[in-house]
Amino acid sequence: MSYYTYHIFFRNLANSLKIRIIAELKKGDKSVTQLVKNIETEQSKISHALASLRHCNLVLVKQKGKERIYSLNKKTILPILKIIDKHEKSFCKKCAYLKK
Amino acid sequence: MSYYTYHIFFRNLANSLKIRIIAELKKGDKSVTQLVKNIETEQSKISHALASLRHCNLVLVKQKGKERIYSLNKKTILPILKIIDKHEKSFCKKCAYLKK
DNA sequence: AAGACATATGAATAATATTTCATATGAGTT
DNA sequence: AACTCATATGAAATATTATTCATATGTCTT
Repeated sequence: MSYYTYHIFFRNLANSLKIRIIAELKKGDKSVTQLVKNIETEQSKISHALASLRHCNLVLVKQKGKERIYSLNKKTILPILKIIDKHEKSFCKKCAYLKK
Repeated sequence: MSYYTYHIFFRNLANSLKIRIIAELKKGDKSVTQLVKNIETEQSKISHALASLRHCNLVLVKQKGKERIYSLNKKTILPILKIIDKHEKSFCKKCAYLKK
């Protein structure tokens, strides 16, 4: 992949709601309604966030009756989060990006 | 680190100029002037971009005469880029985020 | 096929990030 | 100390992204 497209990937994750969704899906597959309840956020926000995560194949979806069950593509995101954790411990004891 | 702060890290990288800078620094340490020449971008844009990369400790800087030599914190960023490459190959044969 | 529930989508608005440009700072040179 | 080169910074203007809200779509139930 060209260097000039990585930022599109990062852009998709540069959003606290999507990170919360990822955290929820890490625990287990969930329907949109379950995500709405657990995250206590408006349904359309969740749906918009899921749409972009889906477009990058960071989440997968399957229909189950009226519901859509979302699952996390763990192979990509979990290793990245681990590297960030490590980065934080090594380099960001009092890092600016943790302040907000 | 709490889930709610990862997005700050991603936000810092969700920018094509920063990705270009990372690509340049991957090849070797460079001064701001060298980055300006190679990337063919205005100096203040480069400096603003470097400032936020610095704040997250994704780049390091040392003074050398009048110049400031930037280097990449390779431990964090390179493994992440590799995972994204792998993701692309596995999941994004015709992925939307590569289109732009 | 009409109604109810679950989810997605579009478009206007609001929020946030980037660009631009003028200027400040700081180190070396004369 | 004045000048020059290298880089950083601030603030206004601009561009991009997220939120909101109304509504559309799709599946199941009756």
